[in-house]
Amino acid sequence: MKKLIAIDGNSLMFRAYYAIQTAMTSRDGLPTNALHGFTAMLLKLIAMRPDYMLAAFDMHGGTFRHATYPEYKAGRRETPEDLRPQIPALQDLLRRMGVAVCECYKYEADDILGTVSRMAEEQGVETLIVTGDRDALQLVSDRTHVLLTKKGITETVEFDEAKLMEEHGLTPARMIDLKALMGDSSDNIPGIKGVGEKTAKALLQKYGDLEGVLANAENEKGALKTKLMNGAESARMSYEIGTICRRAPIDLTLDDCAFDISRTEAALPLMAKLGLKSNAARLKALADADGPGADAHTAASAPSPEAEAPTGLYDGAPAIEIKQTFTVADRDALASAASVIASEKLVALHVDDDLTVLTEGGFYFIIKTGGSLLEPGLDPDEIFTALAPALADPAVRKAVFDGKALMHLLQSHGAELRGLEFDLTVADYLLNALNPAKSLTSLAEAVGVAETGAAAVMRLYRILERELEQKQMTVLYRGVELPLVRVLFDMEREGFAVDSDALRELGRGWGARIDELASYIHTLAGHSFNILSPRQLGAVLFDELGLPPQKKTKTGYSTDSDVLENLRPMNPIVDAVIEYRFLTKLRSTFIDAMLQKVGPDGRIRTTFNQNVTATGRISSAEPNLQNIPVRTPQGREIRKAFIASPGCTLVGADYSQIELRVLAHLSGDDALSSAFVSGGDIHARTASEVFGVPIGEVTKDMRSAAKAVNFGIVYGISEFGLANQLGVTRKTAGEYIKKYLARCTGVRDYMARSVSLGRERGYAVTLTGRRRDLPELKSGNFNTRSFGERVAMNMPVQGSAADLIKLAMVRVHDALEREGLRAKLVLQIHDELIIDCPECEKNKVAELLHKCMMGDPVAGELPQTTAAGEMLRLNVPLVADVAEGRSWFDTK
DNA sequence: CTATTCACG
DNA sequence: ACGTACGTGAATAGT
Repeated sequence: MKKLIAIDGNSLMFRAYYAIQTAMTSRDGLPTNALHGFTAMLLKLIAMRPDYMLAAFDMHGGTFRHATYPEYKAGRRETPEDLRPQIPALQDLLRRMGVAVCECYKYEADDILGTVSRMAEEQGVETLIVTGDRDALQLVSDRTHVLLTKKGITETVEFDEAKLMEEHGLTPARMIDLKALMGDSSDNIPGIKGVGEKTAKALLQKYGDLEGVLANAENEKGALKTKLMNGAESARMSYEIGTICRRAPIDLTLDDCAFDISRTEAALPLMAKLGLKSNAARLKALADADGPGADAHTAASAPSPEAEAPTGLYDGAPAIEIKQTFTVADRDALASAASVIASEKLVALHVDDDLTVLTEGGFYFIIKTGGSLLEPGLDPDEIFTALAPALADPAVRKAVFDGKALMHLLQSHGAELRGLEFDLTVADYLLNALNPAKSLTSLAEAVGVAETGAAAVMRLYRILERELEQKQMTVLYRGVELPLVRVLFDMEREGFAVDSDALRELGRGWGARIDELASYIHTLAGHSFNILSPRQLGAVLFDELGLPPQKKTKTGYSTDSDVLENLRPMNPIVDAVIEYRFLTKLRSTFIDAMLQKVGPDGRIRTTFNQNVTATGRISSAEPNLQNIPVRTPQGREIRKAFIASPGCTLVGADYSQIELRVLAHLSGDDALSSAFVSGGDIHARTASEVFGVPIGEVTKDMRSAAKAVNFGIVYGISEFGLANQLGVTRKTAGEYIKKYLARCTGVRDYMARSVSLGRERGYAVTLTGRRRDLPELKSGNFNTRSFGERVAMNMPVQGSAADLIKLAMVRVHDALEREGLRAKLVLQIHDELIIDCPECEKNKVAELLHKCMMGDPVAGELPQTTAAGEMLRLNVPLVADVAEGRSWFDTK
């Protein structure tokens, strides 16, 4: 089938412009930053070998949409001065390349794309629409896909109908209804005020389409009902405006868009003149490779055995020798590849456009996937089904780039990955926590490996494995980090059950209060404004009401909670603002956003990142389940919506004062250690030491000051930080620290030792040998250097605590599996673990969890687990408190 | 995309 | 002389 690539020229230029903000000009002074970005993207598209190519542009002057809605796109910013002249230059360049350029009076680029893709569909031609504008998603069909640019233009995502369903739960046509309901601020399309993305999606799921939603407005309750009734007209208008026209009056046929790569040569002189030399060279290479009889792009993607390894830091790991390469593009070849792979002891595998597999014996399989509309190949389901036995066999060891991602991918095709021998992302993270590689390509480049795909994986495996050994991190890697990949995958897959109704109910209650506060604030201010805008709020508080500014930010007055707290007694508006911010924060972040993430099975799934933090902690994202409120009573209510599965209960346990205990261990400080040995309230004990009073006479204020000191000690204390936190003078804070360190000389010495060791070695290190580089210690800048010193003190503490709980997770996970228990680990929050546990197992699981966290022996553990446990044995007692209940609220 | 703010350990 | 506590992620406004 023939292929058309249709580009939204304005959208891509805009994105390229913002993505590349370095000043660049051609010889005659024309800015070229956007042209650089655009042509780079264009090359990628040309490499897909389209039969037709078109770039659509907006035309100046109003559009037909302004006739119905004069406010359309009102308030949109001007095209920046230095972008404007680049557009005609680009159009000129495109024409010379033989890419059709199209503008249409009164219509927008979107409408041209809609029209051309319709024409293509009617003529049996496939279309790939390339744009940064999500509106184009309404055009998706079985023959038309949308390639959406992300992060400027560096990343792209291809949307087909399935992907759209997965991402938004909607068919392409319903994307218009979605926008009609929620509106779009950048186009100034109103939608229905107060209906956001999640409400709109929920309504569409329920009632089918916009008219269904409007017809059923009566069935909704309360505020939503009113909004829907009053907003119907606005929504219908938005629908009309938001619909892309597929019959724009363009005087251009599909044949006019015919594209011939050999004719792009005509554009080379202009490209040179514009200073796009390297892109010109790449274009020429691309066109030459496409010459008669050449099959260069297949050959180019295969690894070249003769390519000599560049001399890198790592020698001794020889280049990978490939005995034979097989391109697998049909069922028979796939079946024989699968049988070879299943009989191997070790394979490296990698998935990007194609799946590549390298066996230890030197057989290299390039398995062509049919993932993209423009690249034919085998169906992924078919590939993974054929390989499933080998993939699931733990005796066939696998070296991969990103094990957890691969497990998810395989799972979505009904396969499973067992026998993870090596995960490059995790190894790279241990070797270089501050700057872990984002892709196999970037890792290969950083290490100086010339191979691609699975061959690169195999080579990097050997190199990084040796590097871990040299840096004495094998136990950490084999005993903790590598097995943790599976643990985190299982947790992500399992998800956490959520009571959506309870969450919605909570949001409704807060909504009423939020509205009340807003009108009160606007009344006191004398006019309406956006309370959540620091700039507008600053203007009201400090310019109009004359309150005294406390702090400044780069852009104006600071209005953060410290500032508002100080202003509190001066004007009743401040209290209302504080509460307004608090409640809107809770609602938008923890109710609205969370509800959107609840899956069809009523469970919410996070992604645990194993390679982002500098200290070794895990992080959680999309959604972040490690920052669900707990410190305020209202916020804590949210935890009531995080519940156990049917027939289950939540068993949770958290370490008590883990970081201070780690500090006691690392420093060997007598006072701190004996405080933990004898038990009791550590902050009160600290207060008694620092203030020199008997423990019974410690006041609340003394205790909270001591608590802040303890935190400060863990963070790498400074007078200023402590003073700021406590609201006392620098001098007073200094006194506290002095007293503390005079009492705890072990801690004092530890701090000094950490910094000097950090300077000597260039890195800080945890109990398991995890490292963090400390380049800041060499800085000539006082602030930077001081930061480095605090990091040198803090990292071993925070990082060793991370080591401890990570090992506990591996131990619990494996023990549950070994014992055949159905309980599942579902969440980790730095010092806390949550298990979703069948009622009948809860006693056993609670005991197991406790043992694993405490480092107590558990039967049947692997030697590498035990070895890691040895490194993490503290000489102060660990305490983990276990609790159980129906919801997360109850596990405290 | 950056800045500000604020949720957690 | 300099001016932050350590580690994260997300929502919102505004460029």
